[in-house]
Amino acid sequence: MEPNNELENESNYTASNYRTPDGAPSDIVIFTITSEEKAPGKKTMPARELQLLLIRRKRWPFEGQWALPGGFCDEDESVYDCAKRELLEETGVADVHLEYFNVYSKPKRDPRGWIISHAFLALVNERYLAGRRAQDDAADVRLFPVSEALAMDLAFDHGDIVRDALEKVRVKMLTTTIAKQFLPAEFTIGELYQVIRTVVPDFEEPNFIRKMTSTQSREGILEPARDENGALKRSNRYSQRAAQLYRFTGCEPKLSIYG
Amino acid sequence: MEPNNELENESNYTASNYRTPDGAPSDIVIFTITSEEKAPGKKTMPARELQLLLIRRKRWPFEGQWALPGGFCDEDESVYDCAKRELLEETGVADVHLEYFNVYSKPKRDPRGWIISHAFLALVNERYLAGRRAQDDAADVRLFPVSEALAMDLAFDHGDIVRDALEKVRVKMLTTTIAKQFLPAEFTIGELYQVIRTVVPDFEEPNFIRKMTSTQSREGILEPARDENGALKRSNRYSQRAAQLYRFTGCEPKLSIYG
DNA sequence: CGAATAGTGTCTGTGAGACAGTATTTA
DNA sequence: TAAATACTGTCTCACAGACACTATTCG
Repeated sequence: MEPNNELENESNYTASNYRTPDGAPSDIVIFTITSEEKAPGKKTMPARELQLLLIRRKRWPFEGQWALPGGFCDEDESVYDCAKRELLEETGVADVHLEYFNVYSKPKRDPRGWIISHAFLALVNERYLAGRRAQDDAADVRLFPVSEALAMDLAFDHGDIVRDALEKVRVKMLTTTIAKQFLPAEFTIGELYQVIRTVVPDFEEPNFIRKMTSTQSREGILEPARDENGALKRSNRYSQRAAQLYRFTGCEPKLSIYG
Repeated sequence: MEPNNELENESNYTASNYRTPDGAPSDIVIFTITSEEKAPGKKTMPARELQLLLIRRKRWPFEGQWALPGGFCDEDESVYDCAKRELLEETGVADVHLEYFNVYSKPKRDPRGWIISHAFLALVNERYLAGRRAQDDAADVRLFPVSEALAMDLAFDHGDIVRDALEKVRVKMLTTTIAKQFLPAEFTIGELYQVIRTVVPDFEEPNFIRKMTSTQSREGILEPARDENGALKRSNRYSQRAAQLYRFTGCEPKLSIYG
């Protein structure tokens, strides 16, 4: 358990003679779903796309290459707090879904030395990134469609991190209610379906409405939205015929392969 | 992204003036299921219990207290390789299920300094720990029932780590086929049920046999064991009436809350 | 009217769940 | 023969899946 015998007791604990890490950054894969009106002015469902935020490095190593936002951890903060701080600094947003998912510690992964990186994924509703988008292509901070990001040659092992993050968010999209991160508090079944499909293109459920609305089959994940008088709330922001609005109930189902 | 401006380019990269971590250990929560014959000589199902392995610390800090096995990572290995190495050193076993699950980085969690710990969980079949058990209570390495371990005052934040690991292994027990780590290659439905219940006491399925054997309902997670001639294999090691043996097929089901 | 989205009617099959009953071997 | 484990028969109900059909509003 001990790195050396110098650490045998408190009195002779000075500094380790052993090699210690040169840094422990938190890196963040920030996902968002952009939506764009296909036919402006017409009531039609928007085109949605899963995007992630990258920054262009200003310094050695990998100067000029795109990388994940992130930064080094301080002694007086946890890696989670570090990620939260960096997220605020990079994107100006707080109070978004932020979740640790893996550590990257392969030797020589960083030419600056022995650096162990902690990877987080953040799910940010596009409305929080509104200001950011204006800068667009010219800037050193920019959103990329995931398909595009996967094909890029990113700094460090950030390509691996992005792939792992994508895999993770796809699994969680189907097994938890994180879809809510990309939706308003009240939404239609059609919107929910579109969001799921944006993240997990393989997810195909004809009759999705039927399944989500049939009695207690979905174990009460969703509930119809109602106004103060208890009347059902409907919306026609994306459709001709008004659609029932739903909200997540807050209960997370427990999944099992055995029953 | 940079900790300081000293790192601006390769030529003037020497050593950081900034504080860097004092160590990055891997700690391992080693679970096993012990089984003990209730009535020796009688053909009856054994009593099973979920246990985990702890070591008693020989040095400051937390001298004399029980802690998770683990050790400091070297620069030329990943945290996973470090965990694997420590697992071999502590228990003498290799080729067991070993899985990273979380990082612990709360400031001041370790009185020796700024130490970020990477926690793994290992699932070890009790037959691999056979030698270890002989030493038993007197030794500095010993198995504890999880209920007992949870009530102990462990070194560092290892109590938190154990709780998180238990939560994790319970979820995975129901959503993946890791039950196979605690079972022989061929087993009866009764054994499988017992193993699941040992890890997740809340799991109650009267009619478990029915569910697991009814047509393709379990999507082919299990298949009946057959000998060279294709005849079904049965066992009566734990029962009077011989029971059908099964094996995991290797296919992991994909779960979804949406359909 | 046609396009676009939202839903419903209806049928078929199959699994979940309950629970009592039967089967096989051992002490 | 009683105990212990391993199944099986049978019934009911609900949902999954398919797919065509209706509903509502916009341009």
